[in-house]
Amino acid sequence: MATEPLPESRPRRRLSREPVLQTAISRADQGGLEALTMRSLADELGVAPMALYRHVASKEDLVDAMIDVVFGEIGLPSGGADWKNAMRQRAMSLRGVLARHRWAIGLMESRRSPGPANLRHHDAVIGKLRAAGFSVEMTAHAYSLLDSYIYGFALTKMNLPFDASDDIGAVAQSMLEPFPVNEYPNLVEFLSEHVLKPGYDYADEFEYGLDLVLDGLETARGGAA
Amino acid sequence: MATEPLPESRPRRRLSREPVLQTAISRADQGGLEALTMRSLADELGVAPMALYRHVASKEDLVDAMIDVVFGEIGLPSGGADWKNAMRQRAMSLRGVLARHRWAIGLMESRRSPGPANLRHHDAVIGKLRAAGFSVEMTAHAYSLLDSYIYGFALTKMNLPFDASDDIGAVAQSMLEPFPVNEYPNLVEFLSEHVLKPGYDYADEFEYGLDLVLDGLETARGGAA
DNA sequence: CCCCTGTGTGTATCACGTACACACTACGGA
DNA sequence: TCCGTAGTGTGTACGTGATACACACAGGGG
Repeated sequence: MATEPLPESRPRRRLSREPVLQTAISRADQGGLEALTMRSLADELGVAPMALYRHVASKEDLVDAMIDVVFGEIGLPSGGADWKNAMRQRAMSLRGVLARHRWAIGLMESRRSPGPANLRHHDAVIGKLRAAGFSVEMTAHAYSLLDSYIYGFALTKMNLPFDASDDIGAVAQSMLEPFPVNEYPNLVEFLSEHVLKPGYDYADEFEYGLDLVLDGLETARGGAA
Repeated sequence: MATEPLPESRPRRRLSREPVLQTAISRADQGGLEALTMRSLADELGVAPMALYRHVASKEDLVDAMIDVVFGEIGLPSGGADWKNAMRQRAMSLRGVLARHRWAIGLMESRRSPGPANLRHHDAVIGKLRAAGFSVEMTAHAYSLLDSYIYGFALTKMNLPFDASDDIGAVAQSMLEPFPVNEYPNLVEFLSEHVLKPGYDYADEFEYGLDLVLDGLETARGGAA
C-alpha cells in the first residue's frame, strides 16, 4: 500500500509574504539586486517561480516592500535627546543600515509608493527638528543636507570597487595600470600617502563629515531659529 | 540598368565607437538606463544588434565608456581661483552634469575600470586642494565630504519620484492616500508649509548645503592646516 | 584584379519576468 | 462524513534582453 506513490513529488511547501521578503533581502544583501531573480528566489524557497506571485504583485512590488523593511530598521530619533544627538544617532543608524543593504541605497528615496515605515521615519525626523525649534525652512535645510550627506557617503564609499576584504593596493594598481606612470601624480600621492596607509578605513571619514555638518547646522540655526 | 537590384536591402550603415556612445548616452538621458537596450540602440543607429559588438565589448563596457564621457563633462577646478571658489564651481558643474545624466549617479564611483577622464578629474581636484595647503588628511576629509554631499544630493533630490514638471501636490497626496489622515502630522505640515508652497524648488537647497559645507571646511582647515 | 581583413547580418541560445490555465488542499457547512 | 469553494502552488509558454557563432560583404593593398 504505497499511500504516497510519489513521496519525492514536492510536499507543496507553504509560503507567505514574510519569508519571501526576508529571503529576498538576504539574497540582495549577499549578491546585490542583480542576484535577486524571481527564479532563484523561488528556488531558494523551494517553490515554483510563479508561486511568488501569490504573495507579491510583481518584482517591483517586492522591491518596494523590501525597501520598507529596510526603512523599518533605521532607528527613529529618540525623544529624549537633544536634536544634535538625536540626528547623530539617526545618521549612524542609517549608515549602518545602508551598509548592510547596499542594494537599497539608490532606491530608498525614489519609490513612488513609500510604505508606512518610510513615511513614519520621515515624520519622526521632521517632528524632532521642529520640536527642537527649527523653523520649517531650517528643517528643510537640515534634513536635505543630512540625508544628502548620509546617502552620498553610502553611495560613494560603500560602492567603491573594493571593500575591506580586498587588497586595496592591488585594486588601485590595476586601476592605474593602463595609463602612463606619472600621468596622475596627485592621485598617486594621495593613494600612497593616505589610502594605502595601514590604518586606513574609509568608513572613518563618515563621522568627521557628519560632525562638521551638525556643527554647521547648529551655528546656522542660531541665526535663523 | 538597375545598378542596385535591392536598393532597400540595407545600405550597410557604417558605424564607429563615437556615435554608439553618444546615442547611448542620449537614450539613457531620456529614458534612464533601463531604456538602453542593445537592441533599441542598434535600431536607432540603423544597424543589427550584433554590429554594436564590433565597437564595444559588452554592455558593461559600453556603460563604462559612457561614464567616462560624463566625467569628461565635469569642469575641472580652475587654476586661478582660490580653493573655495574652485570647489564651489566644480560642485555646481558636477551637480549640473548629474542632473543631465541621472542614470550615471549610482555608477560614477563604482566602476572597476575607471577611464582617463575619471582619473584626471580626481587628480585635478586633489591637486587643487593640496596646492591650497590642505594636508593629505584634510584633503581626504574635504573630498569625501564634498563628493558625498554632491552625489547624495543628486541621488536623493533628483531621484525623487517627481520632478519639476509633475504636480507635486498630486504626487504627495497619492503617497499619503493609503494611510489614515493625521497619521503623519509632521510630514503633512512640512509638505503643506514648505514643499507645496509656490516658489519651492528642491534644487535651491543645493547651494545652501554646499556653502555650509565649504564654510565648515574653511574653519576646520584653519585649525588643521 | 583578387584576396584579406575588418565590420555588419542572421540565427540561435539562454536567462528573465510573468500571463494563463490547471491542480491541489484545507476548511466550513450540510 | 463528505463535498464545494477559495486560496495557493505548478507547468507551460511567451516576449524581451544579452550575446555567441558562422557567414556575407566591401574596400584597400598586393
